[in-house]
Amino acid sequence: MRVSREKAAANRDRIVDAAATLFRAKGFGGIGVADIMKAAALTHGGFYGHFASKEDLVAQASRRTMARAAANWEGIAADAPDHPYAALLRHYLTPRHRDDPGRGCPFAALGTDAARSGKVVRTAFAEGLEPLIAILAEAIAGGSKAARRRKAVAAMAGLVGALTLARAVGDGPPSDEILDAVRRELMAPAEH
Amino acid sequence: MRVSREKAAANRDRIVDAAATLFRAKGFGGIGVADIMKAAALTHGGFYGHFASKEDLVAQASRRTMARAAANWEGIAADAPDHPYAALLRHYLTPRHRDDPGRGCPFAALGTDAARSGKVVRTAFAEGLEPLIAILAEAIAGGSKAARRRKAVAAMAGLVGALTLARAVGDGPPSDEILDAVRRELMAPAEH
DNA sequence: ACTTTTAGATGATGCCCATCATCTTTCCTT
DNA sequence: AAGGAAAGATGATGGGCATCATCTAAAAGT
Repeated sequence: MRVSREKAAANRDRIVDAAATLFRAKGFGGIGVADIMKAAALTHGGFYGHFASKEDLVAQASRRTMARAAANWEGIAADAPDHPYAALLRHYLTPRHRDDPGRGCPFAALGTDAARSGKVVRTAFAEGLEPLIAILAEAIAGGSKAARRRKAVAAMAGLVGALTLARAVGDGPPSDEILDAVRRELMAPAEH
Repeated sequence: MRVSREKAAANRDRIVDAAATLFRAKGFGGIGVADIMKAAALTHGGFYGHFASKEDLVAQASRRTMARAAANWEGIAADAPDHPYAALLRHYLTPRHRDDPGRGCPFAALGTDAARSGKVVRTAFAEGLEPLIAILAEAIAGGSKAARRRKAVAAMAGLVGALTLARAVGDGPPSDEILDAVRRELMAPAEH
């Protein structure tokens, strides 16, 4: 059956949204086109009317996830104007974030998958990383612009690595220790 | 055809070695049993005489990779007795390491895959992480034991995150910047 | 209103994969 | 020396997957 232009666009949107969640939860290879379509309340047949290939969807979903993450970070920083850096770290390094990859940071959930993907996907990740680093650099107090950027890059790596390690070892005390340790260490220089 | 006990054990060893490399290069789901067996110069049929399942091999290969990494780190630290921490960082954060995941750190290559795996695999990763952190903590100069451990955990996260990000964005200048920034920032506290 | 277009459904197709049954050949034990 | 045991090869099996061809019915355009 056919559907209005707006409805079709909304359907495409739902597909990308479902994919954005499911990819983060299960990996690019861990979820199939049919399941993504089912999550968007459609059947698998219409997929190739919307996307050229699965990789196309992967790239689009990655871009959207990254844009959402940046918007989210902006909001968190704006909500804590006097300590945006600490607010970002606290928000990122939580058991809640660790235990819900489907709604979390795309780099922590899909970083290694992206590394094994084609250039389109890696470009999406590269372009999505830049704003996050910029937000972090903005949130960091003191120092030259270059120093703040360097600190932002290192903080980003620390955040992604912390979540990756915490998830790899599962939940429980050893996993919580990682989140705490990285938060405290990333904060430490700010206290000097 | 049958083969001597020693030869069979050697074959099993080669399977685990091949798997350790191929898994890191392509992910747990990115390589099949048949290809692993072929890389070990065998046919796929004998696989289930050696392993209960693919996940069983995943766990064994993960354990071996982790043990090798720890041994490697010990060696690097021992070779630079007066600056073991710097030596470890320098060794880890290289384009060479970034561009050859099959021979590199299992956490950077398989961290997110491990997070999506069963408990056996996550336990292997949890137990493999501990020695690496201990080596880092040992290599860090100054501070209380607790502070050194905390710094070690944060450094480990920074290393894994740096490689994850660097690989996700591909090679080239932006990727190199990540490696440099994290190295400099992780070294910085040592200069105080 | 009638025709054309097109979104989505149904249902192949062909490939890859994990797992297993069976067979062969050689080792190990007695 | 002989028979049992076991390692590895060969070759299914069954499921999942991406992709596509075809069909349908409703929306857009005239």
